[in-house]
Parts: sequence; C-alpha cells; structure tokens
Amino acid sequence: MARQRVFDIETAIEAATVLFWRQGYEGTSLSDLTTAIGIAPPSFYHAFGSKEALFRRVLDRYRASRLQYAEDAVNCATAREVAEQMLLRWAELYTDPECPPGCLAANCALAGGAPDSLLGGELTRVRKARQGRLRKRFKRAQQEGDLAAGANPDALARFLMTVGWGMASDARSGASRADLLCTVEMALKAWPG
Amino acid sequence: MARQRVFDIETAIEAATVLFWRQGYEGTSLSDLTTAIGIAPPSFYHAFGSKEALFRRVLDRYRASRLQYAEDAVNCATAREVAEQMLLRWAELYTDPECPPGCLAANCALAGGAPDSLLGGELTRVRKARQGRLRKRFKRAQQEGDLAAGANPDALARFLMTVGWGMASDARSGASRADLLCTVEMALKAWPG
DNA sequence: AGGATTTTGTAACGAATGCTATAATTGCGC
DNA sequence: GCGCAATTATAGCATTCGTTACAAAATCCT
Repeated sequence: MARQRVFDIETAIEAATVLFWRQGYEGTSLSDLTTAIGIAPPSFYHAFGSKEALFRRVLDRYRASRLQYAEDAVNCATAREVAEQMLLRWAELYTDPECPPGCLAANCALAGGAPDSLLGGELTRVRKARQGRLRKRFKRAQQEGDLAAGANPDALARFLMTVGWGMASDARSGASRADLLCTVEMALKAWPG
Repeated sequence: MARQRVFDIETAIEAATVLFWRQGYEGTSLSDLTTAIGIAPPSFYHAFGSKEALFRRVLDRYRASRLQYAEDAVNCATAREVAEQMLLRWAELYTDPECPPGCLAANCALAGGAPDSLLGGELTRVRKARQGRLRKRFKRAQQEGDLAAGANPDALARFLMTVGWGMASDARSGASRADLLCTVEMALKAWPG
C-alpha cells in the first residue's frame, strides 16, 4: 500500500557490479552508481542503505554465483581433477567476454586499500577461507589415496590460490583466455604424481 | 643564493614510498603525505610538482632499486636458474621485514583503478616490458641449448609473472616468507627439463 | 474519495580532496 | 647592509566525496 519502485533492484545491482568490477570500491563514486542505475541519491539510500552495504550485496552475489562455480571444482573425484578444474574455471571466469576482465573480488581487495581496512579484512578472510577448503580437500584426497602421501596439502592449496590471483591480475591487465589457459597448463605440470 | 630547504628530499620520498606501498596511490591523500613528510602543501608542490609526479619518482626509485634486483636474475647462466632466482628474489622482496608487505607496483596497479587510466596504463606497460625481457631471455636460452626446444618461452615468461603477481598479493594479505618459498618450490616443479 | 505509507526529486549538508594565490621568511652574493 | 631569489607559512580555492532534510508524488486499504 504505497508508491511502487520505478527501477529494478536486481538490474541496479548488476549495474553496480560492473562498476565495482571495473573501477574497484573506492574508485566507484556514488555519482557513478546513481547515474548508471538512473536514480537520485535518496532512492539509492532508501533501497540499499549505503555504498558499502550495496557493495556487500554485490560481493555476496558474485561469490554465490561465479566464484561458487569455480569452488564447486572441489567436488571432483580426485585432487588432480580438483586442481585442473579449479584453474580452468578461473581462467574461464576471468576472461568471460560478458564481464569485465579479472576477478571482482581480487580487483577490489587490492583497490580497497590496506587489508586491515573494514572491507579489505573481509576480502582477506574470504580468501583464506577458500584456501582452507582447498587444503581440506587435498588432505582428504591424501587419506583416500589419490594424492601422494609425500605431498603437502597446504602448499598445494596455496600454490593454486597464488596462480589464481596471478591469473586474475593478468586478465585484468589484458591477457586473453588463451594466455590464461597457457598458464593453467604450466601450473598443472607442477602437480605431484 | 636563496633560502635553504628545511627537509630532506630523499627522506621525504622514502616516507611517501611507505605510504603509497601500504595504501595505494588513490588511498594516500596529500594530507597523508605532507603530514608524514612534515611540511605544508606549498612546500610539497614546490618540491615535487604534484602528487602524481611524486608517485612517479617513487615508482622509478622502486623499479631502479628493488625490482631491478629481481630483474637482474635474467643474467643467470641458465633459464632454469633465471626462473629460480627470479622467484626467490620476489619472495624475498615481497616479505622484506623492513618494508610493507607485497609489491609496491602491484599494490598500486590494482589500487589505481582501471588499467586504462593514466597511471594504470603505465603500470601495465611496465609489467609487459618485464614479461617481454623474460621471454627474450628464454628464447636465447633455447638457442643456447639450456632450454628444451619444445618449451614455450612466452608461456614460461607469462607463468613466472603470474606466479610473481600471485605471490605479491599473497604477501600483501599476510603470507610469510616461508609461505612464499613454498610456492616458489611448487612453481619450479613445473619447469621443463 | 481519504488517509496512510512508501518512493521520489530538489537541494544541500559537512568533510575531504588536490591544489594554489599571496605574502612573509630565510639565505646568499654584492 | 642590501637586494635578489628560493623556500616557507597562512589561508583558502573549487570540486568532489558520501550522505541526508524536506516535501511532493504515487500507490494501496478502508
């Protein structure tokens, strides 16, 4: 029983996603956002609360959709397949022609300034959580026998994440999907067994 | 034949270096800089011209000193040694206890917003130049016979750079030198031969 | 239709940004 | 001692930042 909203929230979030992805959190001004969405500041604040609140929604969406697709690679049968699929999906996501290049989270993690800032801390936490899940998966693989007993699950997880972040920044500065797949192939040569 | 400067330029540049390193280019305000140096804005502009000009001096210094140390690894005898030394030196530089963690250039490259911005473009250009020198070195190694003929110099150079950028961001979010050395060891397992 | 409620538009807030005009200080050569 | 030139300090420039009062417009329920 009230006036109906004149813009679509989901569409607005997608527009904001592109902006944050391209320009980072601090690099995207409220004016950028309201212009892209096509609304005035009061509508923005009524709908989203604040710039930071909207960014969290954007980041949550990104994690739940695109990053989750990569993370689902942990369900592959063997450790080797997990690594291969994870890398391949990152390469795919970071060079999706329908999206800005690179990784939204990675772009904003560094662009957000120090990792001890509010948002920076959260992004670092997310990163470590992902690395932890990979490590756990490789430990399990070791128990199940499809990963050499001498391998180091922690080092493997860290290595994959490092290559992933490297690929994200490579993509952001213009690398093509073929370039990234090249790197994936190289990285897999380091895999034990 | 004039009033003598009350602060030391080199000391000021070093103070600015730490700030840019920690907070990125846009994350560091003029107020941050003048406060850290201990001067007022007019002195700052008289001495450095602008914030961007100072940043370029900072970046040049960084490249000529620290990054150059890593880059000197291309003078090693074999391709394998080049790769090993390059990675080791990056790991060392990015976790130097006397400096902020990570790579000044890498931190600012992403923090500077889009790679098509003025500074972003320059940082991207620097990155590609470094990768090009590595590629050339590996091509030479191939001709000299210490790198397998079937190897791909371009892929090798790209892989090293990717791991380097990944290590930089890993260090920035808290990874220790031991962590990075772990990654170096892993990456080297991918090396041909 | 009337009133309650939510969204919208206008306009502006205080604070911070990078930067500078003006003029007062300081030091050297003459 | 004096004038010239370089550096300094005070103060403020215009702009942009994220954010918000305030009131008009638009909807639904009674």
